[in-house]
Amino acid sequence: MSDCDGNFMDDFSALSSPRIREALAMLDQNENGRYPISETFPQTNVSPDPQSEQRSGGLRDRMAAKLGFDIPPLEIGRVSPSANLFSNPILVPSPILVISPGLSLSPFLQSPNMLSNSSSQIIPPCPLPNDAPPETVESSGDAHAMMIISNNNLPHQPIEVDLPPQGGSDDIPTENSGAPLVPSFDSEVVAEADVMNPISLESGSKDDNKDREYNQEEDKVEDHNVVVEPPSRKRKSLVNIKENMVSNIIGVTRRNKTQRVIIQVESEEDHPDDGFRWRKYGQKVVTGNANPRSYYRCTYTGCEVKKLVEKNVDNVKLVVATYDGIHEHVPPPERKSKSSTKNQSGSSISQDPSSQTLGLGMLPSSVSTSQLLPSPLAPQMDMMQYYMDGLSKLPSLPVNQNHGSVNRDDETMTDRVISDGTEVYKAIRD
DNA sequence: CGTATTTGACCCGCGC
DNA sequence: GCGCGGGTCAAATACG
Repeated sequence: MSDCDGNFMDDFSALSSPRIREALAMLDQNENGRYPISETFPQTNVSPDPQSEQRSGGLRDRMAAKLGFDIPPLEIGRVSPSANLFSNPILVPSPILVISPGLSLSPFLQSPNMLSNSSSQIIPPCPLPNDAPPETVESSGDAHAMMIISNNNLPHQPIEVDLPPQGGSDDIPTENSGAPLVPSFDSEVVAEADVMNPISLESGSKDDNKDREYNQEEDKVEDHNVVVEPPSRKRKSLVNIKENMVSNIIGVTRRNKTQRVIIQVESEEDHPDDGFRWRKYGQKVVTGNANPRSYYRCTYTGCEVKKLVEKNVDNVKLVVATYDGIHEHVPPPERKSKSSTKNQSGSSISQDPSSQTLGLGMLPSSVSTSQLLPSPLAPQMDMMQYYMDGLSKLPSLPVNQNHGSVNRDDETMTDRVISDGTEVYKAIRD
């Protein structure tokens, strides 16, 4: 990629649709040269704001007129429960991004480009100070997922979105390249449960207290979009995710230089499809959850991404999937195999957008998402790309693009804050 | 027959 | 140092 060599627009033009580019251009105009998304809208509280909605509506209309298609209203109604997340002192209000049904989440999982790569573009090639607070990206939605992206223990690192690339670190950092990687990514595993459900924190616990202290301290230096990752060394079970919490969560954390994405999806299936092929290599019942946790490994050659899937202890319809690592490849094409015929049983392959799947990476790179999704969702899909593009300020979109480029830059990820749709709308509006 | 799943055993890190 | 629990391995089994 060319994140750091200044070829943003090259990638952009190659990977983005005109509409998306146009929308991004609008964002650019809005940003006043700085952080159009995250910086412009530090307020991440997702509680419905009538005025905001009204303004957003107007904006939506304008955007619709501008882009030439109807922009569906953001679905934030069900996000409200997640407000608990942000009311918890441990967490700072974070943006919520609604991912509507049918929207592909593969950008987050597949890629380097959507997450890690985005970071590579916004992170100065030089090592960042380790005193930046973790950042969190969260999205929640009526449909499927809420996302949390955080830097474990990383102090706030001002993401210079518009910072001119330096050193051409866009190159995939490899051991040979010696490209500077984001430091301190060997931070401990984040306590996902803490991130995802602060309510579940058990007060009185020594660890929790420590975590809370840590978080509070970190909160002092960050004003938004931050979830302070407690320095927990041991991964905590997700079983504490309560039903009254956000129903859909994606968390992205870092674990020893790998990215961890946590998704909670409402699904009847034990193993919601995400477009990638997985091979189950283990299953275990973990404490606190009668539902066994399944361990999957990406079957793609060379891909070491792992996936843990378990059902919410309180609501079996909620499936929590933890992706450990980032796919360095595009989702495999649909197979005419048994896997593809086992959709109803929760197999790893499902290309049916209407099925209860995450729809992760299911979209052929050469096909517009609009073509694959039910029409009502098509605009949302485009908007998803739009959001993601605007949010990450990425010139490239790994998903639905046929470049098939591989970005192995897991370590350059910044876990950049991604604003929720509301914030994006605000950004657009402004 | 090839591939995927199951499942008990084992390893290892963490907390006490 | 020990026990617990999470994660992984690998042989057996199932399936198409």
